Amino acid sequence: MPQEKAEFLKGTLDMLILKVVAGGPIHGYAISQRIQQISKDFFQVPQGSLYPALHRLEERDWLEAEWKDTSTGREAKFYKLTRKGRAQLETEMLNWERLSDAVALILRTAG
Amino acid sequence: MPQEKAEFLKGTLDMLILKVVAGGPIHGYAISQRIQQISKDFFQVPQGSLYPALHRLEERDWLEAEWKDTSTGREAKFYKLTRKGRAQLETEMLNWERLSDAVALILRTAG
DNA sequence: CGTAGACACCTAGCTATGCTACCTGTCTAA
DNA sequence: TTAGACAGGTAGCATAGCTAGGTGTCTACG
Repeated sequence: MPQEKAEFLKGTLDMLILKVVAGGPIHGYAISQRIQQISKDFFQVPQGSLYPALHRLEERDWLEAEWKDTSTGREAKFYKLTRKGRAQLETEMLNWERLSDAVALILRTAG
Repeated sequence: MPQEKAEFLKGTLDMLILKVVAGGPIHGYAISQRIQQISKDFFQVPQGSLYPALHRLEERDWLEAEWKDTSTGREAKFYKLTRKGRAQLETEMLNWERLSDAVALILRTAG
């Protein structure tokens, strides 16, 4: 049996997270819910993808974290975009546009 | 110095190859040229990505290979789609459509 | 009361992918 | 005769995303 893999988020996760965080400070768990909700359940970010992603984004100085209380009084790590992060988001969105255009071109033209 | 990576083809390579091969028997080197050409130079499939991809597609029985002469008389390995390969292409195209729709939704809605 | 399930965080370890950097050999054109 | 296109290939690396596990709190329900 070769391989039962999901692999939904093909290199788009970082961009999606950055985009959601661009909406204002938000904690990790809520980010994944928001991605799932907006995408109408297409994306279901597993926690094993989410948290490592958040950590690498933080390490690259694209996100900043701070522990704060949620509305329900519990503690959670709230992320916000850094200036570098905002620039990175711009770049990634542009790249994504170009990539999907190029793919669309091939899917329409080739074959 | 972190890392100077290119990473243009984010999980799309298999689909692009299948799509190009769907146009009729074609050899590896020509596949990469065709992808580059149709995408207006956006994609430049390195050989170190191309050949391993072809081999795994063949191993999954999505492609079939046969050595034949090119128009210039040289030998080359011509690939064509198997029935499974054609089905796989359908699936991947559908998935891609859904993926890019979901991403577009988030890029428009979030933030 | 106690327990299931949501909330919120995390890590280890695996696999697959795409990349750089190499290698072989032929043919054509400068 | 030599550079560069053509045509095939491999080794080894980094990374991303996944599964599967873990911690602990709070709420709701039987």
